[in-house]
Amino acid sequence: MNSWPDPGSALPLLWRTAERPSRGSGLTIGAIVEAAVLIADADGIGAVTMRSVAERLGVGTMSLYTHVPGKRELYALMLDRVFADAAEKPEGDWRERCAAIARQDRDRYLRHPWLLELPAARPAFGPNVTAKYDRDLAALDGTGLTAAEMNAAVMSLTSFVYGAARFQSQARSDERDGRGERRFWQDHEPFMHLVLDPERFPTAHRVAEEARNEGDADHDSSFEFGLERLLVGIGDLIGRRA
Amino acid sequence: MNSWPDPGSALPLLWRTAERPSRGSGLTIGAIVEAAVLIADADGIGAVTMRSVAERLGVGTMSLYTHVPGKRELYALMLDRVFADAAEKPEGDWRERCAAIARQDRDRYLRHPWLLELPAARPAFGPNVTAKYDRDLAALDGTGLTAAEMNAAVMSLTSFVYGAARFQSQARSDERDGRGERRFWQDHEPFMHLVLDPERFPTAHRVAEEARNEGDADHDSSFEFGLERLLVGIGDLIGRRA
DNA sequence: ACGTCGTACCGTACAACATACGGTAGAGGT
DNA sequence: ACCTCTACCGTATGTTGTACGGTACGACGT
Repeated sequence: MNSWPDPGSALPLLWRTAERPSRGSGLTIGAIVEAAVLIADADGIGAVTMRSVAERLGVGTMSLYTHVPGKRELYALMLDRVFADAAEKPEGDWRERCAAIARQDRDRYLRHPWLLELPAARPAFGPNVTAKYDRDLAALDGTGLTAAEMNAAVMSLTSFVYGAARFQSQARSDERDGRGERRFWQDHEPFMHLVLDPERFPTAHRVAEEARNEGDADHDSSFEFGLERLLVGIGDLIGRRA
Repeated sequence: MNSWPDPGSALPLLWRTAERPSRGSGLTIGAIVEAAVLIADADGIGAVTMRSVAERLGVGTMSLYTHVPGKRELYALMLDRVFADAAEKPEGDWRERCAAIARQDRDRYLRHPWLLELPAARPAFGPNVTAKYDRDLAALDGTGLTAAEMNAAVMSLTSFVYGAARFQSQARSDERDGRGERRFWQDHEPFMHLVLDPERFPTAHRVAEEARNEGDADHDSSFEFGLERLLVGIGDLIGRRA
């Protein structure tokens, strides 16, 4: 259940080349996808069931299947839909462009955390996904990198952003559900003599002590730290090409 | 359903401070976790059901609940179990240590792809998870970074590795299921005039052309590319501290 | 205006899931 | 020999995606 549908079944829907007409109910692909996205934003991807989507549209469950072959195709449509915000190209030099894209991607993941539950790689090239891919590559255009290097650099940034967003998003939803940092350490209390054993785990013990005094870095600054390091590393390669 | 159990319910199991005795069936926490891991390795996390685990152990489904409060706790136990390979510390300078850890983490994700479906952040500090955290920090010890910087650097590497592994793992399982690269582009064929439209998506069009001639970079070299860039970036910071 | 047909829409049914609940039988203590 | 505790399990419930077989409505030919 955790893979994309065949592009063959998703692409005609993504590009709307096989849209079925609506009769009296106003049911269209667009309406179904919109309802699904709203539900997912509000209550998570787990709340997106064929029943819940149909109910929100005031329609029988099985009616959805007239317009969408199944749930996987609905997921593919939802993904392409929320990438609509990646239309216009960012300004500045390659570094600013990459940073802007990374931050926008991170923000999109935080706005639609269910994106992180979907398969990560190779979604079908719908209109908005294609536009985003084009924009990502354009950010590195004119740097003297080869096509393969551009692809690898985009992939590296994408991987980092994906991972970082996943950690931050989970922390955020944990916090919302009362399973936050405080609760986490409270529950650990009876086991801290095992976890912070200075014999067994000396570095963790010491760093935990020091971090307690320094104050913890939050996810935002941790993201900026990693993004900065990665861009410095890519800049090093670009500099060596010139 | 997609969150960790309360650490309060997982920790006694993780540290085996509340193990129930087995009667005639040989049922223990360890046996249950081992069976679950084997099923997940073979057929994915989706195949790990209370029924399938019980069946593999020759035991009634509900008997598992004597030893494990629920499925979430089982997930937490599975995670800690496969981190047992992170015991010994890697050799070399900080750079080699970090690279070795990153590669080992990536390999673990590829060996146990279901790890990527579990929540990413803040698993309960079981014995092996704690050991891994200690080892990660130790890799950056003696570099002159502050505790907060060490944490951020570990987090950055972890995020990148997690994301990269997620992409690579999905590509691998897609390939295994006959949904590989070849099939992907075959299915796209009827839509390539839309996807590679040089008017709408000029950079994607050009890079796709060039990459066709250069040959595609695989996931392994893409991983090494990103790891190298990230380590160069971290090295830049360390150099500035000295 | 009327008959006919394609299909948008939907009610019911089924298999798979986690797990609540209430037993049962067998091991260990006295 | 008897009692008690609990490891083990059968059954039942609510939820999921979706297969299957209708039904009734919009459009079109005459």
